[in-house]
Amino acid sequence: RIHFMDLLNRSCRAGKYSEALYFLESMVSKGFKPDVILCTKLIKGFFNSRNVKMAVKVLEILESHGHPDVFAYNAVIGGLCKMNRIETATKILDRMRTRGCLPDVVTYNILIGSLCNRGKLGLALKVLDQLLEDNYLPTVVTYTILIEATISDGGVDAAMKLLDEMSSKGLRPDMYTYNVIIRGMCKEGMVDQAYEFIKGLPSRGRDADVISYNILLRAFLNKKRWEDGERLMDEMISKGCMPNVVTYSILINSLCQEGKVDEAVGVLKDMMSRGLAPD
RNA sequence: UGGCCGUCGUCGCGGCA
Repeated sequence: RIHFMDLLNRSCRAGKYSEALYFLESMVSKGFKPDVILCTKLIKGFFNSRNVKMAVKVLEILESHGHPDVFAYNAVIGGLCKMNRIETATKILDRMRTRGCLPDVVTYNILIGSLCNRGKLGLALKVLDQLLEDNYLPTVVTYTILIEATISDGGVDAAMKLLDEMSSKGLRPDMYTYNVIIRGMCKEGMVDQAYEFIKGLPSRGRDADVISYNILLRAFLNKKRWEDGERLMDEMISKGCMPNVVTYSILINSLCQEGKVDEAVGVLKDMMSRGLAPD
C-alpha cells in the first residue's frame, strides 16, 4: 500500500492525473484502502483540468472502498459548483448527508460563493440564515464572500454593515476581506473612497498589502490618473510594500494601451533590474 | 509547545474552449 501511495503521490505531483487514477484503481483492486488525502488532491487535479467525470469517479472509488470525509466531499461539491453543475452538486450533498458525513462551514461557504457568483445574493443570504439556524458559526471567509457580492450588487453601505456585523461576532477581517472591499469600490467607480479606505486600514489594525495597492493602482491608471498612480507607487514603496510582478504588469499594460510601447519596455527592464522575473 | 501536510474567499496578463 505504501508503494502504491508513493506512486500515486508522484503522479499527482507531476500532474499526471490519469496515471494516478490508474494506480488508485490498481490499489483498490488489490484490496488496499484508498487514501483520503491523496484522493482529495486527485479530485482537485481533475477539476483543475476540467475533468468532472474523473473527479466524480475518484469520489465513487472512495465511497465504495473507503470513507470520504468532509474535505473530499467539499472538493467535489466546490468543483462541481465552479463548473456550474449545480444539480450534480446538490445530489452529492444529499449523498454525503445520507452517508453520515455532515456538511461543515466550508460546505456552506462553497454554496454561498456559488450563489453569489451566479448573481443570486438573496439566496446566498438565505443560506447564511440557514447556516446560523443550524448552529454553525460563519467564518471570515463566509463574510468575505458575502461582502464582495454585496458591493458588486451596488451596496457599498450594506457591505460595510456586513463588515461591522462580522466584527461584532468576534471575526477579525483579514486582507482578503479588505481587498475585496477595495476592489469592489474601484469597480463601482468609487476610486477615491477606495483610497480613503486604504488610508484607514491602520486604524483597523492592518496595513495595505501589495494586492491592495495593485488594485488601486490599476483603477487609477484605468481612469488615466497617471499622477495619482505615480504617487501611489511612491507611497507603497515608502511604506515598505515592494511592487511585485503584477504591479509591473499593470503598469506595462496601461502603457501599452496608451501606445507607449518603448516606455513599457523601460518599465520591464527596470523590473528585471530589480530582480523580478517576467512571467 | 509550535509548524507543515488534502476542501471555501482578494491583484495584472496570457493560454485553452
